[in-house]
Amino acid sequence: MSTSSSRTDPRVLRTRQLIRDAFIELLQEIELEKITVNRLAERATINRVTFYLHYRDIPDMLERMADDMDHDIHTILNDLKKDANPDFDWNILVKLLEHFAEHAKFYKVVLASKRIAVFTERLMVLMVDLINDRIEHRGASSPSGDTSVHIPQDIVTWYSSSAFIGTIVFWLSQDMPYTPLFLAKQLSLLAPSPKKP
Amino acid sequence: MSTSSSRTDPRVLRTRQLIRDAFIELLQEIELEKITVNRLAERATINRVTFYLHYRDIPDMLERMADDMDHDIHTILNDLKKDANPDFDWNILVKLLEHFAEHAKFYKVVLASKRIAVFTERLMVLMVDLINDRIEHRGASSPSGDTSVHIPQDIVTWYSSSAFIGTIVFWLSQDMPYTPLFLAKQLSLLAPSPKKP
DNA sequence: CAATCTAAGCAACACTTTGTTGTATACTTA
DNA sequence: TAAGTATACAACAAAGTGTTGCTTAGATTG
Repeated sequence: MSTSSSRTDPRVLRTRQLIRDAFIELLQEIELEKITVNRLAERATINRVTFYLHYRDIPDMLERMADDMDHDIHTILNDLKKDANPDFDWNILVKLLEHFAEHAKFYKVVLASKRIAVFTERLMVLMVDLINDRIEHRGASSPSGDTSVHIPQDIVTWYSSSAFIGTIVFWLSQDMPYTPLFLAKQLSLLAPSPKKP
Repeated sequence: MSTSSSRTDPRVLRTRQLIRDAFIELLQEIELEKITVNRLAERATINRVTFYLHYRDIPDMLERMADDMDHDIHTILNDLKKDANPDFDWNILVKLLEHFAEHAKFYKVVLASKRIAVFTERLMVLMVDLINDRIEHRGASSPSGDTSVHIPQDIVTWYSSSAFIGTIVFWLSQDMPYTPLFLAKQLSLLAPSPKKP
């Protein structure tokens, strides 16, 4: 996980990592609402004032962590795009699932267990964009086999985005009972690629 | 919305309604984390101590409100079941969407705008049960047209439940641009009924 | 109606949490 | 080594929490 970038004072990185680790630890033990700056600083073995040097408050900290998530995922997507990938959709899914699996401890608490809204919201924006892009590039959608009825595009996008993210959340909450590759295949089957006209 | 049952002191009902209304009002103005018992009592024009007569704390209040939601929806489902409905799936969807529309002001903040985890979780449990029941009663699913591949049942359930709830949430967040009847039809098209073997 | 019951208001309490400030220390980098 | 800055520490006012004892006002029952 990125936790921010290059040429930063190592003390800053160390402190942010301590805060992040402490936060994930606490989330496994108590509810988000019970996590105070006090407790967080204590667990992270930093001074409470130091927390305020980095974040305005706990909601602000969550936003920053969501920024990191956004950044990580965009990096993955951009890497795939610049390969001019022949099997685009398929690969994106596998790479995304592998990313979630790699950082499962983090995603499990913020997405699956505690369902912190900001993370789901960010993911939803990402997924909606992804699906709309795909539809643009590959023509009109006909998601349910060949039933050539017209379903408003926004509904199809809402439906698929929620389905994908929800499935990933369930998968994480159950400690990933399927491999990323297998789950990606099932998701592809459930939401077939739009067919070219 | 039920806000609890029969033979209760009208003062209790009045107070709970005041708290509920104040809560929805505040949610439209500020973030959930900023809603304190202080502010809530002030807005509800009740004494702060009175709040503690009804709820342990704010998370507890949310749980109780989620209980009410559960109760309301179960009532709707039970009413439909005892009619021995010939067009089961279809009608359930319409009735559910009508319920959300009727209490849109409430659902919009707790589900769509603030995404308070406990409400989504409860809804998800309801929806998973609903879908699993349907599958039991009507045989093996083949959700994506006729692709006769075997997708693990739990994945199909995860996928469909998330898709339904997510679509409803989007629909609410956009102030219901489609009628319940229309949206129910689109949802039925997207997730075709399982076919009898 | 009157008597009883109890919800809600009020004041006060010790305690925790929050943000902030000023100063000192320790680490980092040029 | 010297300058810059992140962190520690102590202290503060302000706000919020959860609880108690007492009083007031509304509801219910005989």
